[in-house]
Amino acid sequence: MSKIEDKIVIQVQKAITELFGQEIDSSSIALQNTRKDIEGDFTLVVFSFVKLTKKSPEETAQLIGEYLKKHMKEIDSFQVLKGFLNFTLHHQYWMTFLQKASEENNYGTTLPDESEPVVVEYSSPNTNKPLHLGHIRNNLLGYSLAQILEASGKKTYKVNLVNDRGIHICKSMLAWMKWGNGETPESSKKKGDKLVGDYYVLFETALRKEAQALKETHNYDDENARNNAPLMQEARELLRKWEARDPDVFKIWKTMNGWVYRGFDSTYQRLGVSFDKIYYESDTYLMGKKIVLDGLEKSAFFKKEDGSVWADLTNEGLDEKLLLRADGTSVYITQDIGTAQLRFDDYNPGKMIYVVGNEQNYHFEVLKKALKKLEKPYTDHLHHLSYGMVELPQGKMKSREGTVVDADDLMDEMYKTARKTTEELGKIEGFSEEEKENLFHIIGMGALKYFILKVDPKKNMLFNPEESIDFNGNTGPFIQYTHARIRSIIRKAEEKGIADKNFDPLKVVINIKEKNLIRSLYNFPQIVQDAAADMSPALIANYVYELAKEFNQFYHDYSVLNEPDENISLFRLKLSGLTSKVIKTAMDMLGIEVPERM
RNA sequence: GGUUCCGUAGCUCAGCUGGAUAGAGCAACAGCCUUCUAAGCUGUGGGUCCCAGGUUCGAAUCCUGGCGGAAUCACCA
Repeated sequence: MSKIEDKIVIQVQKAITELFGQEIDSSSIALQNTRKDIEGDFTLVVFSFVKLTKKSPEETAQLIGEYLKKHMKEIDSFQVLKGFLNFTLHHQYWMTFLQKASEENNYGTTLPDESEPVVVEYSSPNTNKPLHLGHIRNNLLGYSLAQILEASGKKTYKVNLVNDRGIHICKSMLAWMKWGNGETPESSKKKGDKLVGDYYVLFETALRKEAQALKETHNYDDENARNNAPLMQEARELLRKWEARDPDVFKIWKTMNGWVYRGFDSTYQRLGVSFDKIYYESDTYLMGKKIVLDGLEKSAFFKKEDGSVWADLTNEGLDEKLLLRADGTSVYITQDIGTAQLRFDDYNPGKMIYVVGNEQNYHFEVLKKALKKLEKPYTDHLHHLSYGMVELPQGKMKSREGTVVDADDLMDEMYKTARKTTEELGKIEGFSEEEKENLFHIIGMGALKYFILKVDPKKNMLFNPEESIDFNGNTGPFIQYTHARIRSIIRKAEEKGIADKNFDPLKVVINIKEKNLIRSLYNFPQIVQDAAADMSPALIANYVYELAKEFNQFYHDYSVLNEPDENISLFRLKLSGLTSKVIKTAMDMLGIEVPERM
């Protein structure tokens, strides 16, 4: 469906040429939706043309308005107000739009184009800590972004990069070896990621104690004390053994990581996120090493006296960056260089998006510049979706102060709140236990997901665990409820056998609420494109809220099935049906399910 | 200190590729269920859009400089 806005813009261009003898670039034509409190569908801002037309804004607007009305059959009328030119399209135009959009399978979305796929990396957990609220934002953003990109017409692959190697992993392993007595998730009835996380905490606690003692006996500073503590030495030894593929160490590493993955899987499943491929740093860092050494050979990088390898980025306004340690072992960025290459080889993507917190902005700058030094063809394909931190009322989450909001706990809370609220409202008679549980899950997760996704990704956001997430107003359940309401109407229409009957547009007199709804529905495809371009699920969230609000206003003022005029009733049914479809499609892009009843 | 991001109603957030009188939700107060689901709808109050300059016919939006907050500047990840 070609957009009417594009047609108007072309006609405005012609009008200016014919009426005023001036050429104008289409990009300088500001055509926007007319404000709701003013009559009209589209508004042309004419102020910028006044220099060319040498006439007053009002006169210019009047002339262009007359020209367009004459040359475009879709335009019914226009009015000039304070130098703004407001067009109203023909009734028939909107009726046709409603009918056509209703027939589409997935109105608003575009079938994915395989030619230049997009790879979205998100989640990227460490295997020594359970997932918390910060990871939830990451996972929801990543999953939603991938859905949006796919809906906007890009084949999209979701990938995860698991940080499963390094000194931190050795810490939990060491603690478990020393004090675990062979404890397993089965023996302790703990989730695997929680169990391993507990040993990490145990290690850190013991290390702090040792370091404190050293500070007193040897007068070390904090850093020296930590580095010289026997536990730290042992952890390093373990890392050396791991890198040397010591069979015993490797076996424990595999076992413990296996526990963590099973724990993560259950959290991911509950969150409703998934991946097309999982990369492991324990694999990708080898590729990274190789590329860095190749770069060294080609003089893209340089070696210092101690044998360490560096990238000199001082000409790019950055600093020197270590890529390989003197002993040949790799650092964080080494594996990212390798991962980028592997990903490029796997998918040949037009875009590689990294959903990673803004605390790593500098890292991604360095990564891009380093890849540029290597003259990698995919350098410019990298995009960092840098999102803000989730803060608590007391500030950042700190594991030491026990203020970390655990992902599983939070989902439990949401479920309980959803159950309590739903049971109090008492609308679920006739639901089976299974249906009830599913509904509580859908509503609880809907509230949580919407709460997080409605905020602009790049901004820090505040989460107050004391004031539990609302179910009224600008929330997920409000939108879910609107969907359920519409579905209820449609079920009744199906019982009456009128659900698919068409209406006669000529006999429909449209009211303002209906008009607002149609206009909002019309905007949907553009919103999807904007959200994809801006990498912002918040645009979808805010759009679908507006749409739901508009429907509720319409629903309050007018009846669909009890409307005596059958033709108007059928029209409203179509309008409601399309609204429910758009709500479902949009919510799907946010990873939020919508219930048939609630 | 350098760099990047943020600063809009009591609180949480929209609006930011410049356009008409700056919007929602929550909280407060006042209404609306014999009619398709009241998790809804309607109304009232609530603002130096951090400050100061600049660009422009027009600035919450763009530029410069302050102020305030966050992140980062590792041989951690």
